[in-house]
Amino acid sequence: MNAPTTAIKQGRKWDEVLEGARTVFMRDGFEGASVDDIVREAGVSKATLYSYFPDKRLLFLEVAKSECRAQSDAAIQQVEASGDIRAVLSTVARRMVRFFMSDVGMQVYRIVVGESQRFPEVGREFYAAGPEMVRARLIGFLERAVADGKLVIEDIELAADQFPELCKAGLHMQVVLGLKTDVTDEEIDRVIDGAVDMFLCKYGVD
Amino acid sequence: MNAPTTAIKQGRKWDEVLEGARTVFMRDGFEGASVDDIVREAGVSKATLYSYFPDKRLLFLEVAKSECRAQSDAAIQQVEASGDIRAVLSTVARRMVRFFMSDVGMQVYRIVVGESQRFPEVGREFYAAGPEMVRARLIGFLERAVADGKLVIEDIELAADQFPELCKAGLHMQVVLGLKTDVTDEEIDRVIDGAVDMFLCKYGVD
DNA sequence: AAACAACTGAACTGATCAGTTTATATATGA
DNA sequence: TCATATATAAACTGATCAGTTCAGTTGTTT
Repeated sequence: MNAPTTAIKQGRKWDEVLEGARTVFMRDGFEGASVDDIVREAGVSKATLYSYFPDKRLLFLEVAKSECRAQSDAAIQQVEASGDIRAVLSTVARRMVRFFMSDVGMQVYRIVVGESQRFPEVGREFYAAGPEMVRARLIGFLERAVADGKLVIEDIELAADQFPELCKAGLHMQVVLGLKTDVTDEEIDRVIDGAVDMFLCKYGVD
Repeated sequence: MNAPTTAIKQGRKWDEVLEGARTVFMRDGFEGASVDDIVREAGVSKATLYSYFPDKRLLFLEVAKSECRAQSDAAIQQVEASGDIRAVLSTVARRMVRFFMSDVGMQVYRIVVGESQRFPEVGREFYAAGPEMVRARLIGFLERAVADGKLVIEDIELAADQFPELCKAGLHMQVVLGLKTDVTDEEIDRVIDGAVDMFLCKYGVD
């Protein structure tokens, strides 16, 4: 019953630290979160935290990356491209909206936008781990649909930028600014249906 | 040669304070800006600043509002709705893009997004002075176009949310995260043409 | 000149916070 | 059991910063 695992990561408290940091950063933002709050939340000593992470900024970067990866992994699961293109686009749209309108996704976005001025790598890593992954998948999907004759698109990259934008349609800004706290399923459906309608009107074959 | 003006605003240094605050907030963000920096920039004493504004947050709010008003005033100037609907939409799009992709517009957005968690009224006032104005104007414009038979739109509010979103199409996120510093006119043209194409494809009459 | 208002500079308060240090404790593994 | 790596609590440093206070100055009005 010996454990051949563990010890891959230096120290046993890595996960606790990251989880505590996640909680506090998501609750209070970057400036709002104090390192003392984080160690209290993580049930860990300050010295331990600083033995893992050289400073607060890099700790946050790690949290943002892991959070973003987890979210976008869920968003870009392969959809079986068979069947009605409208239905497939709807599914893709719904996953994307779930990705960037979730509480966590929103909060990461807020913090990253605020901090990417002072810390450019925060913006870069966030983009690479999140929006860029989704974009790449979307491009692949659209290319396949074009090859299958289901869509006609001259500028696929542009189309891949337009579709997620259409899926936000006012909602994203209102939520990010705190004007809207709960978005109903009806509102989401309305926006997504509108997005798919418009997208297919431009790029559909029938 | 006596001056019957002035004295409308309490004190002579109001404008200096606001201008200094604008400069420093735009350069350093909200947390990054210290009140001492602001009074130095404004050439004003700290006591004077605090005689006008009860605290830093309300000073920032004032700056954000005035900045936003100035920007959106420029964006929503009446366009003469006569002529080719495509040309008119292009003009509107270009003004909007100039609004939310300008250095100042971007920086206000970054700060407001970061602060609207802790200070909800910041988000509210920004939205009211900026995006909501543009949205209202756009709705009015679209209603007229529908009445004139130039467009066919079932859900005008949705359309008014979709159009600005289409005009961002990837660019906005990349700029806001600091991945792109200079956006060329070609990139903007490509996005705007794509937005107008798609919008007219869905809502145009021909 | 006298009265009044706005402004100034500078020092001060009180608090927060990132990051360090130290002496001590606990767990693991040979 | 003993050595080693890891963790801990708590105090401390050094710095920043919002907001206050105050004694004194400038400019304007009457």
